[in-house]
Amino acid sequence: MTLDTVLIKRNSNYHHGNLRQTLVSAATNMIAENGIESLSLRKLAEKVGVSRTAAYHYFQDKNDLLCAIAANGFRRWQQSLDQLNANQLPERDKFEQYILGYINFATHNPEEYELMFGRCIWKQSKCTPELQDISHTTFQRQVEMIEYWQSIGLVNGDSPLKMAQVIWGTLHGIAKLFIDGVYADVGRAEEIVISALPMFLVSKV
Amino acid sequence: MTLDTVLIKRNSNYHHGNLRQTLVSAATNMIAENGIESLSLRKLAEKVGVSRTAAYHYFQDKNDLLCAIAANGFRRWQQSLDQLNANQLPERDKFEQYILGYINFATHNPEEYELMFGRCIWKQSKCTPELQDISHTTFQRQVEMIEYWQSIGLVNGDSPLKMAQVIWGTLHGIAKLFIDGVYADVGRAEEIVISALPMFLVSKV
DNA sequence: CCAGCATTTTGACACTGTCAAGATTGATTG
DNA sequence: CAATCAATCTTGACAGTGTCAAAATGCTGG
Repeated sequence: MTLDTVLIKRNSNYHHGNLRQTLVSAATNMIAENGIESLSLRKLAEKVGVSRTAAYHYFQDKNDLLCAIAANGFRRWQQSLDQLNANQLPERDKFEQYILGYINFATHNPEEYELMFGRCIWKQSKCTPELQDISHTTFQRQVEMIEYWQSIGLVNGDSPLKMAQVIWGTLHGIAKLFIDGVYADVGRAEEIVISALPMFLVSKV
Repeated sequence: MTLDTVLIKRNSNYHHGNLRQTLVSAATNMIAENGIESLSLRKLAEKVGVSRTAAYHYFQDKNDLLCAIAANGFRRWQQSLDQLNANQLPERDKFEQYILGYINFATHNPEEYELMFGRCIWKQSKCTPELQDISHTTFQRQVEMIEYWQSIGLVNGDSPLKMAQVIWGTLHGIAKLFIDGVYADVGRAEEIVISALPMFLVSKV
């Protein structure tokens, strides 16, 4: 590790080049591997081969860095949504894919998901403008998708907005119960979310 | 504060009497006021008027203390369930009261709720036997309630267990989205959870 | 070549959880 | 009643954390 670090510093000594991005991706990896709470700026700095406070030139805060990671997560999730909408499936299947996609994104990137939707950033609401922005448009977009499926007669409920919030709540809740280990077996997340599907759909009697 | 502290120490000098319970309730208050992450054992000790490491005689860990707080939360929630079951309401209203009770408990005791159902304790699963025990029986009990409502023909879904998990997931998710500030206006939690109600009920067509 | 600027480092501070060793006390014996 | 003992609490210490202020370094345009 130390040898590695030295080599990196030798190649691009002092001025790192693209430290900001390097920090974000290294931090993302560390979080994915060992959890959010195990991320310290000092360990991160050491891993990247840079001094303890180097990150402060690019990020105001530790929180600021976390926001950047979360923003990346939203970008990835938006790409998933793009991909889904590009598909030429029947709308019912699209809806199912959306739900499965959500739960899979959450369970496969639990720490990033926690950052995106969890208390860590939103609670004391020290939320970067960048994150505020992308998260808001993502939320908006999801609501619009649900509203569309409702206007098609696929999804039920009286108020479209409220139904969107309930559906999101359900997905979020199931995801978090699995992620946080309250529901033990993460492998069953898909199964359970599928069993929730009929609840949302207009019954075709 | 210092004067207070001194007086308390004078009255029951050195040996505190019931330090354990005092610590738990003081910690519960501090958490309720300023959030989980703002609780430090040192500030807690100072507030109680005792030295930094006094708590270590009653709790193995900080985590151990948090587990005790969470266990208390489960006891309170169980009492709510008792109270609900004691009522002589029609089952449909009981179910509604259950759902409203859940969301209100969560939104009125957000930090305690986070401790009870959140990652903080369950994730790295350093969970006290005591907490393991009471939480398990609480979970069990909720499942039984849902199963009963399902056997009555009130609640729908194929597998009782799965439906219980879905319903809990929905409540948990909506609660958390409000608590964590993703949904801004906590006052609307009841409203939204009520709009989710028909989803769960067998349609009386 | 040098001045200025962006970038990175060093030093320092207050705060945290926790361990090991010592001090204090109420209770239990002889 | 006095001495011992175990429960209880305190002091000292250590490594780790985020973050600020000031210094050091290296690139770049004049």
